[in-house]
Amino acid sequence: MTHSNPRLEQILHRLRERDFRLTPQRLAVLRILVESKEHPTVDQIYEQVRRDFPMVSRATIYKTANLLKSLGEALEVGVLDGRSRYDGNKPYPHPHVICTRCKKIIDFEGLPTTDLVREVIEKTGFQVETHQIDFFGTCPQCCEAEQN
Amino acid sequence: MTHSNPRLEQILHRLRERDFRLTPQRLAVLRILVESKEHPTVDQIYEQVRRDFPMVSRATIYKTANLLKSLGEALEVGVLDGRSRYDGNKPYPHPHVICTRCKKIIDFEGLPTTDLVREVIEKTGFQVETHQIDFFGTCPQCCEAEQN
DNA sequence: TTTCGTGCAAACATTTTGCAAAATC
DNA sequence: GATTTTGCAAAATGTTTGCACGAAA
Repeated sequence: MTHSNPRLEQILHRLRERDFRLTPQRLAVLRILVESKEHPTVDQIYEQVRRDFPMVSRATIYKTANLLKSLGEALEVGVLDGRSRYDGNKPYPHPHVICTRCKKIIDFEGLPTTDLVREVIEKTGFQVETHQIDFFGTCPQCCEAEQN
Repeated sequence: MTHSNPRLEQILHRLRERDFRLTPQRLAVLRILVESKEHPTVDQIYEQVRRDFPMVSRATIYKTANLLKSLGEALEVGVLDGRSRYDGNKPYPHPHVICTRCKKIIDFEGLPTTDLVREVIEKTGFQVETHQIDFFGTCPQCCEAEQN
């Protein structure tokens, strides 16, 4: 048995609280979502879960991802490439920096997002619930690769 | 004949420059993109163009939108609702504030995006090419409506 | 007259849905 | 045992593509 992850425990607790059932497939998806930093697509999660559960279907992955999103326990990240990516590590919104060449997505904590949100609320009167801040470009490794 | 729009003229100039042809359908799409502030979806553009050109097809709208995007003359805005929206007013990236209730999307200029981009470049080494900064929530009008 | 753009239909890709069987609680 | 979840297939949605015809330069 792998060692436990506090974030995973937290989600499991929330699920039990609301009388959602814990199936092996669901647990597998949860593990991937909380453990991976790669903001995986549904298909990537599917392929990984399939190693342990060859009969799993994509529908299950979609349903689990949507459940977690609706519970506020996973974040959907849109990268304008026609497929959704999910982040179960940090269920709060945070900026990403995305390499359009190698498709790598990294979290970027170094921005005063709280201040930005406050600014928007003050100036627009919106009741801001979430946000998405993403920067697109070429990562240092790919920049170098392009020189060749 | 409606009065001319400098932004439209600019795009027309760029098209001519690169030997793209000016068809009535294309012009209609261009007009809508530069004149509307609503960040319309392909379908919304299609319905509007169809009033003047009943035989127009969605493919033409898609092709025109993609052409403009590739020329850097229109911005694709992803709102995580599974369809793309386009902005031909300001071809440079800028923050949006989006009402998740009435789907309104407004531009928001009041953020130091240049500084944010510089910060990201400095701290990540990425060659940042574009960005997407969007805030989601409820607009003042919809907030009020929810009280009832 | 040459080349490009349009419109149609088919193809694709992603996500959602309905439902019977299986699993959880 | 009651109810939820799964897996499958079909459907729904959004977007792209191939191609013949028509239009722009």
